[in-house]
Amino acid sequence: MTQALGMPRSLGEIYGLLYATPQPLAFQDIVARLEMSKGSVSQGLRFLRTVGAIKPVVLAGDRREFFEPVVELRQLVAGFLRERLNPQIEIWGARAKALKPADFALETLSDKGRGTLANRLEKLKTWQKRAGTVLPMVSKLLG
Amino acid sequence: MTQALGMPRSLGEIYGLLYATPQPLAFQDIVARLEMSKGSVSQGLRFLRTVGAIKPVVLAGDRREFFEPVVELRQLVAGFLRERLNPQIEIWGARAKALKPADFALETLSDKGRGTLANRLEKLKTWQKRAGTVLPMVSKLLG
DNA sequence: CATTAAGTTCAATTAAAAATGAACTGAGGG
DNA sequence: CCCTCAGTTCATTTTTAATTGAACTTAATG
Repeated sequence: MTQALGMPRSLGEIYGLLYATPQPLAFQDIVARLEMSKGSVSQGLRFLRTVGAIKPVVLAGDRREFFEPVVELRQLVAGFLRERLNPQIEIWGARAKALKPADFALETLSDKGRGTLANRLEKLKTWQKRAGTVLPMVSKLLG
Repeated sequence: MTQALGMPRSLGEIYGLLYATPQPLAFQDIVARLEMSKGSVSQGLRFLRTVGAIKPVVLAGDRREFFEPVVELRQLVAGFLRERLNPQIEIWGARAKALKPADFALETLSDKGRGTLANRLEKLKTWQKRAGTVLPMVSKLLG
């Protein structure tokens, strides 16, 4: 699944291990169990944390940090939308807004062509608005 | 956007060119305009077609096939969900169903651990069902 | 404070994905 | 029928992304 959404496989492996393990695991446990480099695990955990797919657990009397999976689908999806999709939509929307009809070679076009382009330019701008309202709804639908 | 969703940049370029051009374009137009190889354009167009992001247009008296963009966000999203996400969810769901408690080293676990695992295993199965009902709703929301 | 264990960073390497391009197929047109 | 044009296929190359690993921080411990 992570790969289908354009994220590294290692993320899926780490999350999967945490999911399949009833106790929280420490950094080193993951490195050992997945035979993965510390670097990958470090970056993987960081991303999973920012996305809200895992949560840190402190165990008394242990210096290490432990992790357990967030098992609510709603939160996983919300995190993905927030951290991955939304930023791109922002960028995309900003660019769409900056586009002016003059950015196209309008002089060379028929009236009909100009109309079509103007239409599409408008549509582009509504897309972003629509995304902005729909994405939060999706998160809620899964709650 | 296409890259954020784990698809090649070239797809975005082709769709973008079609979107920014009021007339339908032929295969060769795209190759020329994007300075892209025939191979890439061929594969790109094929994917965009299966996803329903473009539609073929036949112009009378011209042997070539022309394309124009599908500009309805709803259809674009629906196509992505159908062609990219759903297949993965199917696979994932099938695997989840095939998992048995015995696939985990249950003997080595406390009762609490066993309970947690059984819970998660159940949850995994509900995820797929939920996805199956929510994805179509998403498509409709955008309509 | 020195030491050691825990985790991070990032340049270099490796692996994966995408783009290329040449050889191929197949449909019209002459 | 043969030739040309339109597009496809796929092995190779190129590009991009992910992984590694060694050097570096940071913080707890004796």
